[in-house]
Amino acid sequence: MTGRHVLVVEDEPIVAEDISQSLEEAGFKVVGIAYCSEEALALLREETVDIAVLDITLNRPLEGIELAHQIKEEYNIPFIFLTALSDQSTLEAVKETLAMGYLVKPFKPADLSIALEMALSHFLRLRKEEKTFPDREIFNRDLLEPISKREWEVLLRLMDGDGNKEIADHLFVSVNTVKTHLSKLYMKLGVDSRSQALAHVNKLLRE
Amino acid sequence: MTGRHVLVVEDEPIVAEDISQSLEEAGFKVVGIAYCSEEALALLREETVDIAVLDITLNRPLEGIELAHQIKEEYNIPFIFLTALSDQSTLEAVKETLAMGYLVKPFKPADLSIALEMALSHFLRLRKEEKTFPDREIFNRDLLEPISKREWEVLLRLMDGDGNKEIADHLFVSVNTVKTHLSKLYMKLGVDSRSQALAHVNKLLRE
DNA sequence: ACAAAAATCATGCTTTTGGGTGATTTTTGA
DNA sequence: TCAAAAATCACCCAAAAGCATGATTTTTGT
Repeated sequence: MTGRHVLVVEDEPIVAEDISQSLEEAGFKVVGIAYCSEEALALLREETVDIAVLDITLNRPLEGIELAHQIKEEYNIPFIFLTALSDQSTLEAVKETLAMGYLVKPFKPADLSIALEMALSHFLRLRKEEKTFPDREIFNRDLLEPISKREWEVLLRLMDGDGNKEIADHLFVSVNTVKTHLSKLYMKLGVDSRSQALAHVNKLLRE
Repeated sequence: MTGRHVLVVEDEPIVAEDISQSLEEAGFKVVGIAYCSEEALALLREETVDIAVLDITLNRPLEGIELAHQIKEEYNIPFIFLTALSDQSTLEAVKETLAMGYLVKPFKPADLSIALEMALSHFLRLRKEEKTFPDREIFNRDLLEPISKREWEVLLRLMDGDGNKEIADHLFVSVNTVKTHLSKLYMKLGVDSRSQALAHVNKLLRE
């Protein structure tokens, strides 16, 4: 957990400096300080950022919230909020951003670095659990013989519930070819029917 | 988010009282105060608890950490830590418990209630995303006509990749009966083949 | 108690799958 | 460039799945 890259977004230079310094002391690497949303987004484009620290009130009230939504959508990195506000409506807005943390000013330097570490820890755990994708490489790791490119395409359509005819049409090959690929697939997956193949891959995807 | 049931585990009576009072003021319902792990577990057995607030140092150092693991395993409710400790090794131990929050003493009452709200919010979101279940009730919510008990059993075996014959054997009915159930299932699910049914349910389970 | 819903089963027929075998053409990597 | 791997296709046959139709028995809810 050493040297994580942090982006600090805070419109008051003195506070920003203060935060950055304590973060550096705690072993984080501050890759940039942004004083408004635009600067933050610019830095995100240029730098590798692991986590962002956002002030809610920038030039406009709640500007930080909007920024958070953008970061969530475009970069999918975790962030925590720093703010003097702690009313219920702000809190609700914060929750909606799916923030990984929320610190109310004033706070101790230790609070901040701990909050960051917890946030990163949670976020990484979440990301690990997601693994939504069907990815051939990852798939192959569990198999004796690797699935070939074409076989993979067949498998993807299989997972959509397509029949052999449909698969053949989509891949511009004959039904016979599809059958051949399927036979090999079944062998490689260690199953012996379409249904078992589906059950098997869907189990893999869910565990 | 009103009146969530909180369990406070803190060995210093004065602090415990203090915490409880601020929680009540913030709109939470403190269902009990435990001064050690045993009392905490006893209260968990008897009361409905939505979230727990744990002191790390109870009678023994790190007793709170152990308690957290137990709570995680047996009750699967979220918890946050309160502590004076903030060294790296403690923090690592805390991370391992998958705690939803961590507050370093001294803290303001507002910090506590906010931490609780954030923790609950995160936890509920996580729980919602998990939905590991194949649960008929939840399943039926997305369908025009509900799946009957027997049809559900057939579906479960289908999802294991069983063939009609196997399903029939397991349910002690004839293959014809299985076919009938399957026909109805396909209709209710809005699909028209085994593969499509599998693709459909597995998509439901993953989203 | 009684009607509706669910569960059971059969029969006949068509379509889809899967297995086996063999062959030709591309692609790829060393 | 040359052998190995991958991709393509065909044909036949058996098994499984799906469709339609109709019928009987249980279960269930009011």
